[in-house]
Amino acid sequence: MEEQFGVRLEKLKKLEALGLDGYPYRFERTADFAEIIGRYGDRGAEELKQADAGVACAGRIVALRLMGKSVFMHLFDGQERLQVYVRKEMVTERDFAVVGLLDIGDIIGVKGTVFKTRTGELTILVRELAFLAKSYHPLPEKWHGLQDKEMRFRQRYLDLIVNADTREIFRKRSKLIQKLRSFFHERGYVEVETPMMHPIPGGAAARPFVTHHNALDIDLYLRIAPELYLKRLLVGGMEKVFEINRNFRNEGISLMHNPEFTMVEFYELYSDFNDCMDLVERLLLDLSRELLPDGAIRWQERAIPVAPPFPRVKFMEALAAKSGVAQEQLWDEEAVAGHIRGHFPEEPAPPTFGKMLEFLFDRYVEKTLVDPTFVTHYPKAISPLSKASRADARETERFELFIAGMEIANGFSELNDPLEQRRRFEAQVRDRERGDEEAQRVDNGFLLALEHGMGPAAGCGIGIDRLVMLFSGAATIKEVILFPLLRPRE
RNA sequence: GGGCCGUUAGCUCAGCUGGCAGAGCACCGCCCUUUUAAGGCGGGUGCCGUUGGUUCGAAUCCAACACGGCUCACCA
Repeated sequence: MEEQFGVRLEKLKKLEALGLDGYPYRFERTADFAEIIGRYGDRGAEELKQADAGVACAGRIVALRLMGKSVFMHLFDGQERLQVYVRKEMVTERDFAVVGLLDIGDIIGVKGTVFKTRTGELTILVRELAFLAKSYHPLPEKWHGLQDKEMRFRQRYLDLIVNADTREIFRKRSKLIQKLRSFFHERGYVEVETPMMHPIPGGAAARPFVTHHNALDIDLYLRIAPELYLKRLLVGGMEKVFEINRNFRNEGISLMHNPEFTMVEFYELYSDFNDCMDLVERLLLDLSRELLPDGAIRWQERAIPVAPPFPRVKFMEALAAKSGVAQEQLWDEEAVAGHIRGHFPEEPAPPTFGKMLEFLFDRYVEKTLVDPTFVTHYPKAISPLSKASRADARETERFELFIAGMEIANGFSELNDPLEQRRRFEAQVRDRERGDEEAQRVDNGFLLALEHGMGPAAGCGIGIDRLVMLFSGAATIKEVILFPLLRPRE
């Protein structure tokens, strides 16, 4: 590696000795490779010869074939590859000397004319060559490419240069977020940004990251959810708001979890969780039409059609059906605790009744929800920010959407009764005292907002990374995050 | 955190029951004016993850450690 660096540094010095700037400031392009291919790719060899079309373009050398007085290269511009051909008699002596000092990985610009080789490949016959930047390191090996997962994530730029699949995932991610934005803008939602650093972490069940502000000398928490701030905005009269941003949860890393992840949360006054589920269905349908060629998610050799309306099944009904435990038994804390002791003796007992139900749901139900399914009416004990169900006060008007065994969305009719909200927070504090580290804390600032009156509203959060996984067929969340968290090296 | 697997050249990997460190690509030198996994001739560039142990002798066997991967458990 140091040897490579030295060899290439020598070449740069030789280039400078030829009077070139090793790091020039700009290069005037007339087209990128996609445009050139689009414009000339279908033309015949003779037609191109007649046209004598001049172009100026630039890219990174990804293949280099020196053949004496004739040199072929493939350049890559971040999207497409294009061949260029340097012929000794067609360029200045200096330009040809420059070619001899090039390495795979270097960035150059060329001016020339478009033609087709004997084998019919669209190629640029170079008249003028501009050296633009040196690469001191070799690119990944050309046969096997870059397979080392760690290097793919740590040096994502190499992954992007070498692997078209990776580029495709992130183009898709960009497009998905763009569509998501326009979906909400079209419906009159206002995009907002709320704090990422919270004095009190809230809005979700999770352990936070802690940081410190020096001037104020206070600890702050990286947000685990924007929810409590977005609802303050509802109080302030912003009737429809959404935010696309990062959340941070101090938890493990897995195929589906990265400590920082992107969510869209959206809230709308005067609607309830049924309206919200309708909206989520509409959103997923629109996104699938834009991003999935056949309207179906590809997951583990399976095609999962995105075809609303999605089935809606109540949490306790689903849990009873999959666990074989009668619904009324599931409401009995002793019976549930006994079931867990009997069936999952190896596992640590969940600290609270709510956590026990969640535990069983994760074991029995979650993985079975492959086709898009709304699970509704979560127990109140694990839904401290949701309005109670109109039908059963033990339950709430909350839903989660599952696809491919993954939780994708979580929404509810927002609890707007400040006195009830305070009681719910206090219940959470008791849970915390019983060992539930993810239980929420009392947020008096939020309660003060609710005390000023918040209209009925529904809100929902959707995990963008997981959505991108589904829409791109990625097997792990690391594949859809440009720089996933890894243990630092050295 | 538990279980399984791995670590040999810049990359991808061979290296058997212990006996001189290997291949392809990359790289370096030379030749080559339509090549494309270009080709031809020549060149091996190495702390065999680390530290101990067994042995006349260890890349190879044993132990511990480090790093990485897969997987299970938890959080969206």
